[in-house]
Amino acid sequence: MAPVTIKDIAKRCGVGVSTVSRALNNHPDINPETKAKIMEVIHETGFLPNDSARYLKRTETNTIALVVKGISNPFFTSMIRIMEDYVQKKSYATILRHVTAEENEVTVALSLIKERKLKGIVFLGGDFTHDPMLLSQIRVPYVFSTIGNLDERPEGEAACANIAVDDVEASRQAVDYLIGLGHRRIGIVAEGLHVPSVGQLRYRGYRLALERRGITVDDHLVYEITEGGERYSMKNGYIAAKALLAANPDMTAVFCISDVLAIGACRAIAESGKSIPGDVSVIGFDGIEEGQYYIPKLTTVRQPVEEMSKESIRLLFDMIEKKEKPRNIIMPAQLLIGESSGPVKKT
Amino acid sequence: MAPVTIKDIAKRCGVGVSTVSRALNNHPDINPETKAKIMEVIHETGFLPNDSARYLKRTETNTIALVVKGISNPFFTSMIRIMEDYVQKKSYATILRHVTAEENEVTVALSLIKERKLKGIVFLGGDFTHDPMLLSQIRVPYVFSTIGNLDERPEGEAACANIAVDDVEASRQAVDYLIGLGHRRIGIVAEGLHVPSVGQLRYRGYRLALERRGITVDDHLVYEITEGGERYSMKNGYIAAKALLAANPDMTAVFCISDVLAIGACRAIAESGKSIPGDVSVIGFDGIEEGQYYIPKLTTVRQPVEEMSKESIRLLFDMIEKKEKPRNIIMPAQLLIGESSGPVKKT
DNA sequence: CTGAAAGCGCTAACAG
DNA sequence: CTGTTAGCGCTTTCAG
Repeated sequence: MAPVTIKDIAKRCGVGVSTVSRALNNHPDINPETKAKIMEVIHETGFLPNDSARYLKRTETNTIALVVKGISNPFFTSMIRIMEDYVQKKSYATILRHVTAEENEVTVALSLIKERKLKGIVFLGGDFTHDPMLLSQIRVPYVFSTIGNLDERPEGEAACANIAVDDVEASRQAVDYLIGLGHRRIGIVAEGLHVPSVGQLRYRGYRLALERRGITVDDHLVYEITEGGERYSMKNGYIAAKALLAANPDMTAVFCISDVLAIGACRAIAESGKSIPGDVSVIGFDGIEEGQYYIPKLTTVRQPVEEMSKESIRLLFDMIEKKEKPRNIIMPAQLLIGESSGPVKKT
Repeated sequence: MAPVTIKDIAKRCGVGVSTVSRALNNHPDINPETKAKIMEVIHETGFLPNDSARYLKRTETNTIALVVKGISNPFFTSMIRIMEDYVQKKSYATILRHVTAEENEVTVALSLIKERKLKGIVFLGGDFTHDPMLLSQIRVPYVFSTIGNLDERPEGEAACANIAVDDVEASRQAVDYLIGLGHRRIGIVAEGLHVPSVGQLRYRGYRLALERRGITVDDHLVYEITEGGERYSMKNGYIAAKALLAANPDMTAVFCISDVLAIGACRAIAESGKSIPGDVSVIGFDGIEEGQYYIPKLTTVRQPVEEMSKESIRLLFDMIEKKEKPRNIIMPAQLLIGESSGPVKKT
C-alpha cells in the first residue's frame, strides 16, 4: 500500500501539487476556499507530509537543535524544557537530539545542519574538547552550554560561544564552606581527573580550597570514577562513598561533583551506620530539583538553570540574528545550604 | 558554501555516484581498492551522507522506533537502554523519538513509518486509548509497552500487542500488604481517576483491597493529581501528601501510584515532623533504581523492567519476522519491601 | 491566484 | 565490478 502523497491530494482536489504545498505551508498566495477544501481532504485522508522530502528541498528553515549528551541527567531535563519554550517564543522550531556516549556530538550536529538546514546549535553536556577540524566545519552559530569554563579549553577553541558557571571557584567555595564548618578530612567523588573535563575543574576547586587553608591533599580521600557508560549515576556515588568510607574512617565530609552522585553517597553513608550530617557531611553540585526532595535535603552548588538556559538561547540568537561574535559567559553559582551538611562533630 | 555531496566525491574519485553509494552502504559488488580510495576521500572531505535523501529513496530499512511519552520518567530510561541493546543484537537500528504531552504519539509514529520506512514500533508510556481510525493506519507491527492491561481497553483495540503488569492486582496486593500491617487509614496519590489510564487501574486495585477487607473507601483519603504537564513528579507527590496529611491527621499509610510521587510524598511527611515508617508508611510503584538510594529505601511494586523490555522487543520481532499475531502479555509484578513501610504504631 | 517543471541528494534497477 | 538513469515527495521558481 503506497502511502498517500501530495500528488494524491492534488488529484483528489483537482488542483496542482504546488497549490497543495501552498496550503500546507500557510503560503499567503492562495484562495481561502481552495485552501479550505484542500485542508479538508488532507484531514480526511490522514495525509502527513514527508519531512525528509521537505527538508531535502528547503534551503533554509527557522530551526535550531539542542544536542544533548547524557539525556538521563535530570539536570539537563529542566534546561531542555526551558530552552524549548524560549526558542518557541522566537518563532523558531527546536529539534532535540540525544547523542549516546559513543557518538561524537559535533559529527551529529554537522549531519543535522545539512539535513535540517539549521540556523544554530546548542550543545548541552558532552565532551570538553573537540577536534578543531570538525568544529571548524560548523558553519552556523553554536553555543556550548554548561560544559565548563572556556578559558580552560585549548587555544583553538577560544572562539567558541560558551556558557557555564565558574566550576573551579564554585567548587572551591563549597569545599571552603566545609572547612569553615571545621572539617579537615574531606573526601571528593570526581571523574575525569586527568582529562580536560568538568570533573577536572571541580577537582581543581577542591584542591585549591584545601591548599589555601593549608590542608594537605590526601590522595586516599580522592575517588575517581572510571566506570564506563553513564558516569554520573547514583550507583557510582554509592560505590565511591563506600570505598572512601572504608579507606578513611576519619573522613567527616564528602564533596561530590554532581547531585546524582551525592544522593548515592548519602545512601552509602546511611547504610554504614553513620548519620548525615552528624557524622559525615555531603555536598553535591548542580542543584537538581530531586535533591530538594531527598532526605536529608541536599546541600549543593546550585547552577542557575533558568538563567543559563535563557542566556544560552539569547546568545545563540544574538549570533544568528545580530551577527554578533561568540561570547564567553560565566554565570554565578550559588551555594544552597540544605540538611546534608553541618559542623564537624566535637570529639 | 554548498555542502559536499555524493557527486563531489564521485568527481574527485573519478567514479560514478553509484559506486560511491555502494562504498557507503557496504555493498558487496565493489572492488576493494576502489572502495578504499573512496572511503579515504570521504574521510578527507568530512563528507556526511544526507539521511533525508537516503530515506526518501530507500524502500525498506531494518529500523524500528521507540516512541516514548514522558522521557524524563526514570522508569523509562532504563527500559530504553535495554531495548536499544536488544534491538541492536537483532542487527536492526533503533530510532528513539520523544513525544511531548501535546503531541499524539500515534501521529508521530505514522509520520516516522512513512519517512524512515520502519519495520515496527514500540510505544512506551503515553495515552491509554487512541483513535481507532488513526491506529488502523499503522501498517507495521507495533507493541504497547507498560501502558496498562489491554483487557481494560475499549473493544476496538483488542487486537493490539500489549505488555504490562496487572496494574489492578499488583496495586491490590500492595495495599493489602499495608492492611496486613494493621493500617486502616490508607491514603492514595493517584491520577486520571476518571479516564482510562494506568492511574485508574491502580486506583481500582486500591479500592479492591479495601473493599475485600471490609474497609470503607473514604474520599478524603484519595488525592487526584490534575496539574497539567508532567503529572508524575516529585513536586506533585509532595503537594499531594501535604494535602492528605492536613485533611487526615489519622492517616497511617499512603499508596502512591509511582515511585517519583512516593519520593515527593516522603519529603512532605518528613517535613510535617512525622517519621517514616514509624508514623506513616509509604509505598510506591515502578521499582526505579532511584528509590533504592532514597532514605528510607522505598517499598514499591517493582515492574520487571529487564524482562518487560526484552519481551516487548521479542514480541515485536515475532510479529515482524514470524508474522505472528499480536499478543497480550501480562508480566508479574513484585512487591519489594524497603524501609518506607512498617506496622502501624500501637496506640 | 494557480499549474508546470526543475531539482534537493541519494539509492536502485539496468545495462554494460 | 561500474556508470547511467530514473525517480523518492516535496518546495520553489517561473510563467500564465
